[in-house]
Amino acid sequence: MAQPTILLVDDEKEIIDLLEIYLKNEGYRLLRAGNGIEALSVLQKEDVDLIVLDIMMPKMDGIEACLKIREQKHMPIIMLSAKSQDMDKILGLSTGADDYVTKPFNPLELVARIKSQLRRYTRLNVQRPNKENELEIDELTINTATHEVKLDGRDIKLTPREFAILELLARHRGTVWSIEKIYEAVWKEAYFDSDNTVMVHIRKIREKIEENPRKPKFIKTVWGVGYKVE
Amino acid sequence: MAQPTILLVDDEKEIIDLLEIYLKNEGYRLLRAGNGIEALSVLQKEDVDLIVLDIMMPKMDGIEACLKIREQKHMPIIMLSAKSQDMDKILGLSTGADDYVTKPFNPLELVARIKSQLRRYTRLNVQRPNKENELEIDELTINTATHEVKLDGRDIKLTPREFAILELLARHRGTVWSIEKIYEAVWKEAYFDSDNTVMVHIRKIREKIEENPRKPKFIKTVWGVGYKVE
DNA sequence: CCTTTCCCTTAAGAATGTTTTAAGGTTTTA
DNA sequence: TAAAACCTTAAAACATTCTTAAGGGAAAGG
Repeated sequence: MAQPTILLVDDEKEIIDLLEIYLKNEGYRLLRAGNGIEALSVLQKEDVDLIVLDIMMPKMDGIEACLKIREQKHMPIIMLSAKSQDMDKILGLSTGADDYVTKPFNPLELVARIKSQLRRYTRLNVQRPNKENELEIDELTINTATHEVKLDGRDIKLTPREFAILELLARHRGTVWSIEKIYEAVWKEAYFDSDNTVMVHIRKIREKIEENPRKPKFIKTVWGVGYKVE
Repeated sequence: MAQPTILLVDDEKEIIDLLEIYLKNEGYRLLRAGNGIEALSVLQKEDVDLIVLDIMMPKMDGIEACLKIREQKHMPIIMLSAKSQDMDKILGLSTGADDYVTKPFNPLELVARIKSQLRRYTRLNVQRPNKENELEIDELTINTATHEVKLDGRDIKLTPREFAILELLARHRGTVWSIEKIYEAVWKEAYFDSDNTVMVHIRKIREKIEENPRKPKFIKTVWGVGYKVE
């Protein structure tokens, strides 16, 4: 990441202008958007490394925008907000924001947070997605647009559910997903206990992508917690 | 923060000596450094709550030091300076100092500023209980999101109960937890005496994270009371 | 519209990992 | 030096995860 790209999303021009001064100074490339819809369209076209998102925006609310972004891409999101109550909401609803700063804020504090998030993400994502819609995990390539999965260049055929689970875990590399969370994210319905369908799917995926399903390299189980892709 | 720790950074010994008298009197724990490089090395080792930093120092300039500190850690910085022009610099764009005082200064004024900064920061920190979900204790890192524990970068595998106990103690650094309290917090049920299961778990954790479980560095035994992480 | 194929779910036993129990040992305190 | 508090160990009990196979259902193909 020679020159990381940061997308600033805020409807108040003054705030973006102020941040631009500080961030340009740090050598970042900057993109701007006035609302969530604009932000999403910028993300379609550009390769962005981190997003600073204001929670109070017209058209699409910041929280909603955050969720949409999280669905598509894996990158650090730092939220801005005037009210500290909003922050409870962010934390409570678990929107997927990685950090937040309350207004009025010290621009340098935000710069520090940005640096810290970028450090953290490069550490987690040693191999970052090179193309839009592609997730790479070592020699495994997941194309979210074409639903193709390749291992060492060879085609792997996954069923829709299998693909959805793998994509979910790959998008959020490093975080552990419980069986319940996986079920709800993929099936989009409430999970009832004592149902090992997720487990069976995990097993099927492992059969297809792991050399030795008993010693999985891609999908690891975290005992008593869930599964993750490192 | 029972006894906040303050790091004084100045190349003029007399000034530090003077400040020490006033600040000790207020019940602060004091650390000193003669320049920015020293200051950074102290920060590596010690848990510091606030820094008083002179802008005119040999080796590493105060402003530079301030930026470096900001990169690494998040704590209040109060700058000292002889020249009022320096202050324009500090305020203008810069360093992320939270407050400043020009020399010659009234020590009592500095004390007041320190108090005010500590108040402000503890308030901010309450709102942000676990930034990034990471707890750090020296070279031990506990990530509550990924359920990962790292010691010197190496992965440590803890079982769910072990993790819960360590997290509990690490979250409340310095406070002693009785076996009964630990049991109730982790198991979420009433504790019946004459049951050494918590003890066995503590032992297992120590086996995994301590160099010498008999001389534990992280989880200390407080005789007749319980356990704590310092 | 019927057949075939593929996908999803269920269930039960096996394998693996974790927690508790209990007995004996060690350290600290008085 | 005795009593109390804490530590250690290993095996039994318990839980979770894995694996397999079979049946039902949906989509694709004739």
